[in-house]
Amino acid sequence: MVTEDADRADALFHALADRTRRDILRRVLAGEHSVSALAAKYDMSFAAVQKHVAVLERAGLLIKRRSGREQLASGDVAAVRSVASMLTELEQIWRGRIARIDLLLSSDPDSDSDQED
Amino acid sequence: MVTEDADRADALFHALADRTRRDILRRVLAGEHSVSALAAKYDMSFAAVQKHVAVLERAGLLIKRRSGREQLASGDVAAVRSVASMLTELEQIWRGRIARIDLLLSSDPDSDSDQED
DNA sequence: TCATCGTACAACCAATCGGTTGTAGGTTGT
DNA sequence: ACAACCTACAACCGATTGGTTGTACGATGA
Repeated sequence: MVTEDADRADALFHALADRTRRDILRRVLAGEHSVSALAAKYDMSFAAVQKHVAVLERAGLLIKRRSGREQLASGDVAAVRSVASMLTELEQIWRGRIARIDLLLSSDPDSDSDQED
Repeated sequence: MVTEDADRADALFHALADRTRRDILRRVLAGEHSVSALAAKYDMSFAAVQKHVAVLERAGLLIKRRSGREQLASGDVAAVRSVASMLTELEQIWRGRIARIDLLLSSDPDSDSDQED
């Protein structure tokens, strides 16, 4: 369970770690686009864009829907939020550190025995 | 300027796209740790951990401070927040799409001329 | 029916990644 | 002075990445 979470986090951050994929994600969050329509926007082969879309899809950031011979892709905002919540978790860890520091500073400065570990 | 932003986003997401680096980041957000102390926590060579720390540092997620012969690393919560704000921007794009859909649904259904490119 | 479009995927390639070992330099304590 | 410690970095290696071209297949429209 912990590994699957890490796998998912790996996939999400990796999918976001490429500017072309981030740009594709922006477009499909703004509205549905076929893979061809997306490919037309970039100075690279159709296959390259199709692979980027597949990476986003595997990470769960993008969902495809068939419409005739086209695949319409749209962004999944829930996945974006799940990444944001991972960052919030990190920030909470930092807050805990600050809280510990504040506690130390506010405790009796003459005390030399209120620490642990 | 747009390229530098993208470079920075690439570096940030790439730094986060590895579970060992995310774990290191959690530790250094919770408090300062020397590179050796960090390396002792993982089942890999010191050099491997040192490289992970360097990746986090280059991305700006981690700051090092010299103390004697040790390098004390601590996480930079501002960088974490900057990543979170990128995700918020993505969510805003999605909100715009929803707003546009709502607008369409609430406009006169008989109208066939209230769209734009 | 058949040419065309939209898509998926395989095979390949250079570059990068995540790991290793080895070397070297600065700091510390005796 | 010197041994031990902490760190940085180079060189190397197998795996993965981001790109290419080529092929194949289902859906569409004349």
